[in-house]
Amino acid sequence: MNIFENYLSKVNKIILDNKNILKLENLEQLNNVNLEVPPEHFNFDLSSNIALILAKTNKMNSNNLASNIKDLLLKKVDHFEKIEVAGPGFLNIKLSKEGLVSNINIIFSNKETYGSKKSAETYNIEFVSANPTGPMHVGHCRGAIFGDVLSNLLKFNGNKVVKEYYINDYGNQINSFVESVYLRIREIKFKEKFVLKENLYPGDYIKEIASNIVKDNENIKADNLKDCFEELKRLSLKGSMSLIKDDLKQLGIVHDNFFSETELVKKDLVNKVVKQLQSKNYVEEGFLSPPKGEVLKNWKKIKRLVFKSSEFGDDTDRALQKNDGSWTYFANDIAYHSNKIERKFNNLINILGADHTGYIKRISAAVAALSNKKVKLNCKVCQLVKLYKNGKPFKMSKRSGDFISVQDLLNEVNKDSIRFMMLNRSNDVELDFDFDKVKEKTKDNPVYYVQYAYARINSIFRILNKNLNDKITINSEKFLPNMYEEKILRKIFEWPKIVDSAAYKFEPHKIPFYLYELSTIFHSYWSKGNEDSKFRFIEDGKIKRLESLVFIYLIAIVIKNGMNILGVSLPEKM
RNA sequence: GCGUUCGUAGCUCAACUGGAUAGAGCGCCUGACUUCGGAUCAGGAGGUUGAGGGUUCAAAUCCUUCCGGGCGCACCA
Repeated sequence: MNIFENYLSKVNKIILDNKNILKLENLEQLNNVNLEVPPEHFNFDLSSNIALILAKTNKMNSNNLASNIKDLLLKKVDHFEKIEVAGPGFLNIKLSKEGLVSNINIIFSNKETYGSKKSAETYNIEFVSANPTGPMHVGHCRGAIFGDVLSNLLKFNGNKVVKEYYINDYGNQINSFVESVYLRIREIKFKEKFVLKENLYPGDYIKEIASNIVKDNENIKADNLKDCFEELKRLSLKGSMSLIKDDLKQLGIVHDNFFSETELVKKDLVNKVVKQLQSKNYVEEGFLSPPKGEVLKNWKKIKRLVFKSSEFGDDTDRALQKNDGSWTYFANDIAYHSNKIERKFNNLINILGADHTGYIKRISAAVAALSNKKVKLNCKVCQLVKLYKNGKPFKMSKRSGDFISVQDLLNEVNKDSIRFMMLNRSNDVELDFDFDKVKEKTKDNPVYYVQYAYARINSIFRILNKNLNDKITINSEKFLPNMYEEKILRKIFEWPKIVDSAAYKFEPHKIPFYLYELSTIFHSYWSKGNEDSKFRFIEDGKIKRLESLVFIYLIAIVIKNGMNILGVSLPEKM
């Protein structure tokens, strides 16, 4: 339900039915015609390029065609009250009072679903997937929030979405992590001094994990790492994952499913998927050539199993086995994605950090090979968050333990601000995050601007002893919006279009931008009342024009729907 | 070198899968508070959309060649 789509289909039908009158022979391009929001200064509700598109394919003068279409539409569409031909042949359309009222009533009857679409796709969104070797740092935040909000957005449109976290609990980094915990446990139990070596993790949280393990498992043996490794790995991972889950929870993020890489290996899924690909001839034994542009000292030419990802658009084929014959991270990841496909998701989405851009082609190739190109993997990359401290760039290193954690951030700024701020930028642009600025000048955060608009609306309802669930009826004879209200309506009508395009392009940042603009219109209207009493909503504790309530009610509905998608709270009082 | 991504006002960014006079915020300048909650509003200055070429009624957007920044380029994860 989107007024642009509704009217567009009506217009298209009228054009088809009257093509002889309009002398149109070629209507192939009719689906490229659009109905949009006209630039503000024109003061119209809808705008179409229909004459420009059709004039081209029919070799006609676009202005003449535009004026013929204008006459036709005025006759045939009840809700079109006024149409003007502008520029090279745009049609600007104004809706009648009845048109406006009927569209408003549709919004009131939908309320919390206003703006949504009825799609029914299945999505698997993998995001965060931070290494389970410690708590989350600020850099993880962006992808985490992006993934969460994208999920909300797709759910809002009626899709089935599973939010998934891939636990990379296998491989060398985990071994180092477990060893670090092991040594910290020995430090506690045997007063053995912890000596930091190259591969070990230094952070204090390792001590915490170790002491928790000792506390909960009095009989834990730490005599030699080999004997207790599996047990210790299990406990250490439990410790680090609970740190991560807690961070996520405080950011308002809850995953539906945690998928363990170790389980994948244990269940022998990698062997199975490699055999499957071998049977399709996408995997063979072979030699890889050394990477270009860089001389590698350790390079060995060894025969190994190779995935022919270059057949699916990758730059080169990729190794599935290490020198020692064990599976690569990539091989495991293929098995993981094969599992996702087996779980019957039509759409796979991976949210990645910028440092994994180079990985996209090979994993997409794998998904294409596994699904015979039927399942699409969409990888969205979140660019770096550049941290500033005291106005200077602040470098982080997880290894040295020198990083700003999500906890540090949450101690200073609330969840709502973090979420809004991380989204208030397109994901493929770097984001400046000035830690001190955010701490000090909280008021400058746009999230307050939107929340404040909502709080103001609530204050009006409070004064009038009404609430946002009350039914409001419109008297369409008396319905006469002023210029602020016209602006509000147009913006409100745009909402479904914003949701649609944000969901279609996987660009949730459009939502905060839109909400900010909507709030601007409201604040502007509100302030006009201070200047000119004609524009005040309330006089002597009573509403002046009942219909003015309609517009702020509409704004409240849309802000609420939008903030719900963003996962940002909306206080009624601030 | 290859891949990928970005380049828009002084700064940070928008611009609805090619649309009309390219829009916001911050900063700067001028104004509005015994306030339907000023955490706000009104107005002003600020642009050859990195550069050149091409495609067409129409280009910030598509193609191409340069220039410049980020990220990646292991059998790591």
